[in-house]
Amino acid sequence: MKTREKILEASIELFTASGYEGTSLGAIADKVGIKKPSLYAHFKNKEAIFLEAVEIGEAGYHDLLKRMINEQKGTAAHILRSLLEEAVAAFEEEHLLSQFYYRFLFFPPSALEEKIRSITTQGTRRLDALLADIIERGQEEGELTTELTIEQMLRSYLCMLGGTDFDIRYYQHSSVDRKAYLEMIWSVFWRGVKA
Amino acid sequence: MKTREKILEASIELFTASGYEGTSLGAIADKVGIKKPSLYAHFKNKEAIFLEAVEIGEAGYHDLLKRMINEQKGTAAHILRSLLEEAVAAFEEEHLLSQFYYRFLFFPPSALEEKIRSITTQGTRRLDALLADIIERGQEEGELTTELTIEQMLRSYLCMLGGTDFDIRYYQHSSVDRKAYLEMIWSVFWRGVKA
DNA sequence: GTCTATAATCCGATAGAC
DNA sequence: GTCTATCGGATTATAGAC
Repeated sequence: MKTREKILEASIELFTASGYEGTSLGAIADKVGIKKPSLYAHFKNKEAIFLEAVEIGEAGYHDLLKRMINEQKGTAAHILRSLLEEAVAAFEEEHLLSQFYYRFLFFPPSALEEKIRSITTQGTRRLDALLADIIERGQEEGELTTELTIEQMLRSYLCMLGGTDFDIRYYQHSSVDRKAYLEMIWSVFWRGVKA
Repeated sequence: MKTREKILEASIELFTASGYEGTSLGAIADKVGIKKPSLYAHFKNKEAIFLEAVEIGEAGYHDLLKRMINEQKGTAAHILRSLLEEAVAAFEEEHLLSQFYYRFLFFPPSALEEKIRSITTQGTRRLDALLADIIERGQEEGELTTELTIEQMLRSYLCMLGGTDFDIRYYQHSSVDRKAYLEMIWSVFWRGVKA
């Protein structure tokens, strides 16, 4: 791996763990195995490293979700349910990306707030469209109720995804708890959307 | 207001906006209107200021929610619905407390992670108990389904609250959007739990 | 591209006068 | 309790040799 990529990889890990202000260039250089001034041969300054890390993190996170969505086959119920489980598992196993993504989406360094937001807003809409298709098909095939609109179910599903991520961080679930937790959440959602 | 309280108030604002490492004692002193060394007459060090701010933030946030829960009257449906709306409104109006609370619950300065968690875990369970009571009554009075357990509905409700907070930050809803958004989320949840 | 050396600044914290 | 003065250290960033 090229030094430049190593720098970005190390940066994502350190920024995730310690935040923007809590991560020093010295710590990044140490993790890469070079000296601090060598960083400036690859990036203009700390801000440039961080913003490029944000771009990579955003792309990586949305690719991960997109791949998950596209891999699912079967009924809408099965797809939505599997996706919930996989997404939640990813919060833990591949949690570096999602931690990085959400940390700086919600709590960006104040000076870079606008720049970050302009990077992240693009990928979101495409994911929404993929999910909306799945829900629409579920409705057409009589699995999902027609008493609700596609958008109502889409928003609720996304709310469930976000809330699950939220709760897992909040309550620090073990993997046993998590399985039971997902079952509980899903059962109410499914009761709410099934035909 | 005593200097000590001013320091804590200024600290909560600054820590919320800029994080632990991103907030300097100089900035806190400036906001209070004193010089930096004067802080040490009231607190041992930066860490002590922060940890006391966390205690105050935790207590304030949970008191806010508790007051909201206790103020609600009527059917379980009405209580749960109103609480959702009020809690979401509080995320915006009184958002300083909730921002502070969640920032450091989810992304604490690594060195203080355990200390913070020991402060915040206590208040949570009491709120869960209050909500469980409301749900139980709703079930007894035939409003809520008996096909689901109280815990299933409680977890789903909390997931909805968390997910809503999540989405509002994520999508940066305007107040018009928010009203329609809540209506959509609620309609699915209610379909999921009603008798 | 990587290094040593160093500049310039900011930080948390202390000493000591009032 | 508040201040001025200051220490010791860490930080971002640059200069310049190899």
